[in-house]
Amino acid sequence: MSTHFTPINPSAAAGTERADAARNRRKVLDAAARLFAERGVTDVSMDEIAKAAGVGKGTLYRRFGDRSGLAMAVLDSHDRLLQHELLRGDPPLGPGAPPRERLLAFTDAMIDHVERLGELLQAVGSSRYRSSVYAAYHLHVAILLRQACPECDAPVLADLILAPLAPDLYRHLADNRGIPQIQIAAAVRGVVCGILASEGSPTART
Amino acid sequence: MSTHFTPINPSAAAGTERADAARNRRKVLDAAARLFAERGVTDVSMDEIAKAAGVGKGTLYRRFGDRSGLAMAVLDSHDRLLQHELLRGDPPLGPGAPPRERLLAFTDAMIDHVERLGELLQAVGSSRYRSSVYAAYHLHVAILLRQACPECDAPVLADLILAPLAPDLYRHLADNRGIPQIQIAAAVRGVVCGILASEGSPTART
DNA sequence: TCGATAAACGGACTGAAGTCCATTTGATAT
DNA sequence: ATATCAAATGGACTTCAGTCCGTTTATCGA
Repeated sequence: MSTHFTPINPSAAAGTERADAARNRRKVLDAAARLFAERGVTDVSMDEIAKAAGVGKGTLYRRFGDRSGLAMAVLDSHDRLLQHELLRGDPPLGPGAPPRERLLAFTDAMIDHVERLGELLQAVGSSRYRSSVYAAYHLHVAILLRQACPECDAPVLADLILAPLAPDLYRHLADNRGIPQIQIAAAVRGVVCGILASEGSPTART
Repeated sequence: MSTHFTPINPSAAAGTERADAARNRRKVLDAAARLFAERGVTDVSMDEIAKAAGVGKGTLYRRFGDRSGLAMAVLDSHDRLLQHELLRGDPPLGPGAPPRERLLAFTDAMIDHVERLGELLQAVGSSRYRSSVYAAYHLHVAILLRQACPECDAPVLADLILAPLAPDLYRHLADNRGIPQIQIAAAVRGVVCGILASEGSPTART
């Protein structure tokens, strides 16, 4: 019943991280990124990553919680980049363009993101929904939706817009059904337009 | 290089299944359904199921391939029921109603389905997309879409309509965000209406 | 510089998923 | 009825994710 340490992620969040801890974090992230790139995410075991990083397995788990957490951490830099584009980049992705254009630019960008990083995103799995990264994308979409149609249920619609970009579905469409990225992007744009067009107008409220 | 047996599912598909095999299939399915119901899907191990069914682990895996396959098999009867409603049930779910009404009835029914069976569906995971069950739902939606808007990209839009009904997302909305089923259903209806309203009309073709 | 102490470390350990294969058994042909 | 053999069986075995805990070390106050 004592003052326990922060269990999962004591890390960079608070800025205070012991020097050795920070060093090991980097070693693990670098090793993981390299191995994932070399041999595919699914074919690398946690032991291998620990070994390659020159670190014990306990360290790896203390730092990242589980496999999903490690995958998220490896994705982090990519997500930051995209977030930066959304908040400070040029229109239509960044601020300045009308919300509708920004939403369409966002889905396109997100599809690119999934196309490039799908394997890693799949490794994250459903804990993604509880991540702050997902929350950030969700917030972005919800704000744009509210601007574009003040009447609509923005918080829930935001999730529904993000849903088609789920890595599992995307990989299925791309890999198993052979549908090209452009066609998927076009369909998603169609859905977004549909939502914007119908919400607030005299459509069915069965 | 000899004539190998059907690896995963030699089963009921071809109708020819040895008597003992059929008996064991039932024993396993019954035991699994019971244990899942009693203690929650995620808290039951494959060994326990095999033990409870009075069957070796090898048998269980030969029959169902993996955990995901077993979950699908347990879901099978529920899916058959829903499929039956779609094909032969009363309107608006079954034939007879206009496609738009049928689509809306379908998403409502599907949300019910996920609400009741979400835990099992989550155990199926992403192999669901490769299942014949998913293919059937997909076909149903695609056909209705084509009827409702001949111009639209029905095959892809069908996946996008099914996406918000992904069990992981639904459970997140319901459990973590506390959004009631009715609100989710309403939002999904909104999306479907949007798609039907915008496709074929002079909307953006960026 | 030197303890004191909370945090970090690493690797042995546990438990569950999925594979393998020597043995048994149900179906079919004679 | 019985021989034959593909199919089915079961449990030991392997692999991997994740936990536990005794040991080491960075930090900080004196």
